[in-house]
Amino acid sequence: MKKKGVKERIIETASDLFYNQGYSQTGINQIIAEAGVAKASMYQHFRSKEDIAVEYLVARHGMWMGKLNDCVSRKSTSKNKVIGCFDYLIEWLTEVNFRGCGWQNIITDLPEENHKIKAQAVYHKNELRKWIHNLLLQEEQYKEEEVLDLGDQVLILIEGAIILSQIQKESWPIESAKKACIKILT
Amino acid sequence: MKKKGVKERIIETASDLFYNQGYSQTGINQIIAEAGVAKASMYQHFRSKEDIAVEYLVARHGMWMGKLNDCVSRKSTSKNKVIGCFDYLIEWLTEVNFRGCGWQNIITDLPEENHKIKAQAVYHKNELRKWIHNLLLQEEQYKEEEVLDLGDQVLILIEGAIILSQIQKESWPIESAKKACIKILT
Amino acid sequence: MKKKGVKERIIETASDLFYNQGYSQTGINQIIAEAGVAKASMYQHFRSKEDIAVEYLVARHGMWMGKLNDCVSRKSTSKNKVIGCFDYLIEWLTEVNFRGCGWQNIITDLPEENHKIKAQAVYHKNELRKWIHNLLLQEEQYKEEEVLDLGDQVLILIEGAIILSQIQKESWPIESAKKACIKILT
Amino acid sequence: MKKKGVKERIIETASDLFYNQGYSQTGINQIIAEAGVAKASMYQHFRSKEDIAVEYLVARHGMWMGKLNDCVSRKSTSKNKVIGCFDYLIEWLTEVNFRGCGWQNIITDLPEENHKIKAQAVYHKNELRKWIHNLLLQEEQYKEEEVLDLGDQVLILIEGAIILSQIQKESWPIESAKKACIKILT
DNA sequence: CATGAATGAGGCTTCATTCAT
DNA sequence: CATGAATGAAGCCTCATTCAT
Repeated sequence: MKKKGVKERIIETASDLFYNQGYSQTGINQIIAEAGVAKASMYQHFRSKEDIAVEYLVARHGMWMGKLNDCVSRKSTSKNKVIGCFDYLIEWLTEVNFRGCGWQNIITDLPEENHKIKAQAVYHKNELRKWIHNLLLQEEQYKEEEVLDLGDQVLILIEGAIILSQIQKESWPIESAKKACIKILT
Repeated sequence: MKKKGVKERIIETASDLFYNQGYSQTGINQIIAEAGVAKASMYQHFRSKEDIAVEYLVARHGMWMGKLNDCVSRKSTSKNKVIGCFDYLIEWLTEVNFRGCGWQNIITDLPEENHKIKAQAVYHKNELRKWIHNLLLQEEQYKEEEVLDLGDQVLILIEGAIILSQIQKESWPIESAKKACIKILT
Repeated sequence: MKKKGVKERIIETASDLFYNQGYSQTGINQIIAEAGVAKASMYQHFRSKEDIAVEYLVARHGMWMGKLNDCVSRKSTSKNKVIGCFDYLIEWLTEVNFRGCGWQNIITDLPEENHKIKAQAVYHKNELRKWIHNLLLQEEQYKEEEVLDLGDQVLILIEGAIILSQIQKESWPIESAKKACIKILT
Repeated sequence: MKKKGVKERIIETASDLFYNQGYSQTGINQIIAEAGVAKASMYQHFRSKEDIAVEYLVARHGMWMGKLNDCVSRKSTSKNKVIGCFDYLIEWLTEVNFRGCGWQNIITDLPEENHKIKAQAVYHKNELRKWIHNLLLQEEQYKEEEVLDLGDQVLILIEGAIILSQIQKESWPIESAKKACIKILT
């Protein structure tokens, strides 16, 4: 059994803190303290706090999309997979006590300079968008030209459900979004 | 000609700064400097930075709802007023360069402690929710029991459109949300 | 008897440290520790470390020129006052163990950005230059057009004597410079 | 074609950086990065940063004295060679944009501990002093007992011209020093 | 009711050096 | 002989808040 590497420990600790207490609210001192790492060791692996955030978001993207895929894989049709997104949201957000979306949270109250972080958020949302479009494209029910529109509308419902459930600390926005999604995809 | 009161000046300055450069990114020193107020004078009127934020949100609520009302007042039917919300979003968010929603922005990257701020966000979104419900209730087209559902779905589209247009720095999410809204309200 | 002000204490402490152990070698932490002041208190009075250095140099300029004037005031003629500069150098540099010139020392190994500090060094040397020129102008022995030249040559001897005695930690360069000065002014 | 040795590369890189951006302003990380050397490899060759500085000064001494000799070799008499020093100063300092003397720069803002560096500065200045004395000894014009005095005075003019031109970022101090030198050597 | 001075805690980042491989 | 990871100490600066006047 080998001890986990420093870099790994930093990302894990930072991920936990960034997501759960916020990026601005998390200082490097806390990160290195909880990761059990010297400050300069941390800066050997990451040029800046922003760079840690980028790796946090990259790792989170893989994990999040993976879980989403797992969750909807049980569904029969592509259309049901898309609708199943909202089941995933319920599952996930309930578990994290409606802490919201890591990407939304980190960009909303961020100084202008952090371009790399903002780019990650855009990347993540674009990937999710493509993922939805691809699923809908497989449905013979929809004409190709309307798939883009439909997908975007679903994406907006997802985003709205996440942020509203975070504000309300309740799950009804996700249920509502699911209903709207079903209506839209009919 | 009377000089504006200290409290008033602080709220105005802080509102501008909190919204445009972020709550975490705005320090008390900048607020008092730009407001032309002594530090202890400020603490005479506000117990803490959070308290300033609360009053900022209260003031913003009045202004925001007012502008929303103004914008949709031109529309003929209640249904069209609801759909007109998205015209307001376009107008507003384009003007502020897709800076997003003041309430969303301030709560997403905030630690759990700031109860007063979070309460304001809940309050604002509930008022908006009620506003939408009231409009839909006036439409004979909808049964009373479905109005709640419809309203919530519209609210989610609004929230999603705001946050997604903020991430993308583009207006298409608002256009998409409007289309979805029209479909849902049919 | 009143306690000395914070700003005063900072300048005094910093002056001592900047001169005796070097600007780059002196950290803010040492300054505030020895001055017995909180870090933020220091930054209330000085925007940056460079600003402290500027005030140190300003204060030093007054003190240094004052002592120079005192020292040469005993001399009879203007010419002898100029030559007397080197007696001042001996007196002063012996006392400070040949620590050299505060202005020379601070600019030689300085990052490019510190414009305000560099400006102070230029200012000080220009004032000294004017001071020498004025003395020489009072001597009927010299034609007006040669005074500038003579003065500059004396200034160079002063600068050379200071830096060389600092390197050698000995006083002979000052004695040599004095001899050269006498020769030049003949 | 053989790759340059590690030690050689470090000295060359460090020399460039130490002289052009300052000793305190140059970190080991920058040195090894620009030299393309691993950190521990560097510490295999040099016990400390100070040791690198020493070898930088040693190398610089050879180069500097060489160029000085080259420059004055064109002059006819020994006396003219000495005066020619100031032509060298002009040539050199203009080229380096009045960056001053490597030895002066490194010792002025240095704490008392760095004995090895200070010793190198003393060594360099003594060698230059001897070099001047030797030249003057070859001139029959001067009595042996006055050569020491004359040489020291020239040395002081050189030092003063260098530091003053560095402060002023102008060449007139060197011109003035040359005039003084000519007068002194008459 | 208003003020500027003072503060402890913490912000992010870099330093020169050593260690295990 | 070479390497990258790891470190403790220190770098300069800003935070929200309180206190004495």
